[in-house]
Amino acid sequence: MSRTIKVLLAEDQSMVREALAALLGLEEDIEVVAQVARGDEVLGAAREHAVDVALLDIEMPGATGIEAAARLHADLPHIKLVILTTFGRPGYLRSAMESGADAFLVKDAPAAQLAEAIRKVLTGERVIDPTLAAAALAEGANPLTEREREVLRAAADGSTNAELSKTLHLSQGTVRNYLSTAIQKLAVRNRAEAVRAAREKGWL
Amino acid sequence: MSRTIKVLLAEDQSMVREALAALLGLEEDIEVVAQVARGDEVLGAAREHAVDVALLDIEMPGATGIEAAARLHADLPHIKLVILTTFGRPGYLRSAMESGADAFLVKDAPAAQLAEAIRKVLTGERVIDPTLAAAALAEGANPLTEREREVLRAAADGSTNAELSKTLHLSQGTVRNYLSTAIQKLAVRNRAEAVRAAREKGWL
DNA sequence: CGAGCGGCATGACATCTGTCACGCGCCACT
DNA sequence: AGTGGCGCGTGACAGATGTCATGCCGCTCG
Repeated sequence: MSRTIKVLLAEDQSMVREALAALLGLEEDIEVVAQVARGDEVLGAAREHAVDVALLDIEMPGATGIEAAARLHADLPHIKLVILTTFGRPGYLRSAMESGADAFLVKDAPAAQLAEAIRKVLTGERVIDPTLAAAALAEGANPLTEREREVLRAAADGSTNAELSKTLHLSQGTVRNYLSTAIQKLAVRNRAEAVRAAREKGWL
Repeated sequence: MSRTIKVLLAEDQSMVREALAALLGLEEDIEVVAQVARGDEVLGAAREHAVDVALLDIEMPGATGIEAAARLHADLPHIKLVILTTFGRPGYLRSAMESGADAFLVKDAPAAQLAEAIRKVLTGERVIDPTLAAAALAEGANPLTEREREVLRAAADGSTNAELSKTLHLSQGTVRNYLSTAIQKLAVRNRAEAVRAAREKGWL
């Protein structure tokens, strides 16, 4: 079979998106058949275009690439999923895999790996940076409960306890308790460090 | 004159860098003659390669694209400078212009603008997003003193006052005073918000 | 069914943070 | 020579934050 590989490209920064399209355009056997700039446009575009592989950025408006991957995996399971991201956060890798991703690439890997990964996933192979995989396994699963994550996310912009208690409909004491347990689980010493730590791990 | 335009490309994420090179490679009159991944490699590469235009990302290890622009502007003033960045922060635009940049593009602008900007700067034209320019003028200059910026930068990762006082060789009271004035100048209510606000403006 | 966990809450306590008033020295500008 | 901005510091105070003990409810798992 030497049909061309049909790729859907999802990435919010147009310049990067079109540059990636140009890059893939150089490959004889690859054709970019659709481009979208938002996570919530992925599924629709995939339905319209007979796509073999979806190349998804994580950080996108509308829905993250990981959420988009989960939906594609559920609705159009024959499409192979390649996650492409700026941040090699172990937690991202973990959740990408749980969402059915076939490959996980970071943007500072050599460009040649992109086309290579696209070809490999079509043969059923999985493509993951071994260093990242090791990191993801080493750090273990996300220890934070759903509520703790929620509070951390809400606290990320510098809101005070009083504001958090209003937006989350909790008492101030409860907010402080959640933050306190999160701080302990992450082995840091205040909410700001907790937010940073959780972000870096991809646990936010 | 129909010599090809020789471009130096500085961007730390290889996949993006090579994709941009592919994109520019599609243009008949443009040739990417050098690629670097760090800000501190820009000057050396520019010296070796007879470059017409330097295309510089801001966020890079070694030195920011803005610092690299300043050095190029001082040492090789005939080279035109195009800043390309993810973040359309008004403060970035301002300091880019002060460093001698000829064009300022954000990565979510259409890809076509890139080649266009490269051609325009060579005719002596300046290329700036009008919306961004307006924002930069509207917000005024950075109100923070050098020390306030220093303390904010150091506080950005969630360090406590005690830690800040050690790393900055100041008393705890002084650290708090600087943070307090920064918080007031930025019209926010705590250090975390101050860090966010300063980042968003490009004042960090 | 009992144990344990997660969600939610309270109250008390120690510490951290942000503000304010004030002082000193240095430098630049008028 | 005086004024004002900035760097740096102190001390005092109010309010925010983090910790701990403790309790209740509902769910799940052995």
